[in-house]
Amino acid sequence: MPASARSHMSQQHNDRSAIRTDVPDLPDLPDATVGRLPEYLRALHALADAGADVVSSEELAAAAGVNSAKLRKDLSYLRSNGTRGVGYDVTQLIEKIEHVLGLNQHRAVALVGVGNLGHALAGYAGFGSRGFHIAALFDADQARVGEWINGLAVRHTSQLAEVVAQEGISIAVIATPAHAAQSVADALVSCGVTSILNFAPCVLSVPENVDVRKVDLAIELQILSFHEHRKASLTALPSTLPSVLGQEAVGS
Amino acid sequence: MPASARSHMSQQHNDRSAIRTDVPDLPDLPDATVGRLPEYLRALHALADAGADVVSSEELAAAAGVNSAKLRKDLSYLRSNGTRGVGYDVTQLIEKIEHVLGLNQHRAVALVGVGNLGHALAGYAGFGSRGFHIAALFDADQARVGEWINGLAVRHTSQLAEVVAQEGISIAVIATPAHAAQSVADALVSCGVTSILNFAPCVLSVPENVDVRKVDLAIELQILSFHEHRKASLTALPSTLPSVLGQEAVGS
DNA sequence: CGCGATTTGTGCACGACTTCACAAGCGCCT
DNA sequence: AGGCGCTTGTGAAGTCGTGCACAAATCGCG
Repeated sequence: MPASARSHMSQQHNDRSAIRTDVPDLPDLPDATVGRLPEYLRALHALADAGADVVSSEELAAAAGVNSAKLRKDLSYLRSNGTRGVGYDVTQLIEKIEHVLGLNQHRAVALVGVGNLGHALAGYAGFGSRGFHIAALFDADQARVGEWINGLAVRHTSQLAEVVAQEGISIAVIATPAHAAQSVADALVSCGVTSILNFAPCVLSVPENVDVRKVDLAIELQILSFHEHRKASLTALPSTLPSVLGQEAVGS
Repeated sequence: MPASARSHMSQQHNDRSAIRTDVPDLPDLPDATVGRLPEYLRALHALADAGADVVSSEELAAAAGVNSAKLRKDLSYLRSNGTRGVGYDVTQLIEKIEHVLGLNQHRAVALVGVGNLGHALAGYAGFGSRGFHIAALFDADQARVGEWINGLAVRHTSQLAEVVAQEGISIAVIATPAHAAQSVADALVSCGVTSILNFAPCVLSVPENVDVRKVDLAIELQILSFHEHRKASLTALPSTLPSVLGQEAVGS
């Protein structure tokens, strides 16, 4: 849902003047599709670990929690090479998706703000296995600088430019308090960072060539709260209460 | 994006047979709107703290990072009472949104999985100020049981049913490893929990009356990686590089 | 008291995404 | 070789969401 994402797609409709990628010419994926590819990828890895060689769109869709038609359409954007009557080759599909997402190279990520949340993120093992590694930690608080987390030293934010350049970092995670987030973002942008994952509960202003995605825990809870509220209202006078009927997968 | 959310809306088109809420009859908000209300709320609180009494849709939209027409349309669903020529009354609007989201009552939340991430979430102060408080912590690991975090003791998951009933919990957060998430979800559901925020990288199967929202850090990064990949391809032969032109707010 | 400036609320058209339904293709079995 | 069952890939219809553009409403001021 990043509004920023739209800008890229809109400005090159169909002119294939700028094709000289190793990628066979990515055919302008819809935003919604890009948002689901990682989910497919995760499901595929799980299937591969379980020893599957091929999957049908039906199976994979179930594993990823989506409609199978949607899945097929999504994959068709990648010049998908499933074979009719059989399904998709798991390892081949994994490679294709990883390629499209640019996950071949392990991308270096900077993490700014080593508070409660930042600390946890720094220690999160899941990154490495999914195409990323945290290459540097920063904090504005001198008291935290020098601390070692998971084999990485916390540096002061004043060293940001230097380290980002040195490590070739283009993606950063902001896990600072809200009031510090904008200035951190500005600093990151001026260092050449072009993608930001923001955990601070605030809106960031960035140049249009920079992508921002936001994760706000309180917002997620508030959305759930709404549905909870709604459900509470409806159960006030239930005609037939369908307490525990069907187990049914719901998507992300 | 929660596929589960759709089910509620679809089954009551326009029959207002079941209106007896304290809410003047919530007029079936679109999903997309519900997803933005919390953002508006946060922006409004910020404005209120800054001493604003009224806001125009333009101002508030900017603060929330959205289009002003969209904002107005969203608010119109809430029987919005802005005054033309003036704007919206800040405190009044805050109360209305909080009411619609069901945030009047501080909702009790259970947190399952006190590992790296769970620990951070338990210590996150932002919840309390946003309408929630964590009422109980659980972990399956006996070694962690008994630990005190932020004034709350970690309990063993076997006590889940008991505590959830006692505290009147209907929302839970899953911060366990992926392999444990489904069984935790099952346990939560059978305790009566009807909303789950899932941080584990996996798809959960739940009955259709249960809402699940998912947050996956690796997925967010992979989406950014895609855009990064894309940008790298485009900058290969740039006509004019618009490095730092306009600062421009981008949305959630 | 009326006028102009301002801002909300919304009809409408457009675009994006989803879903259905089915033709096209592939492999297996006889 | 041919037919049959299965699964992909995709046209087309339907649904949802967005954003423009403007009428309606309110305030302040002369």
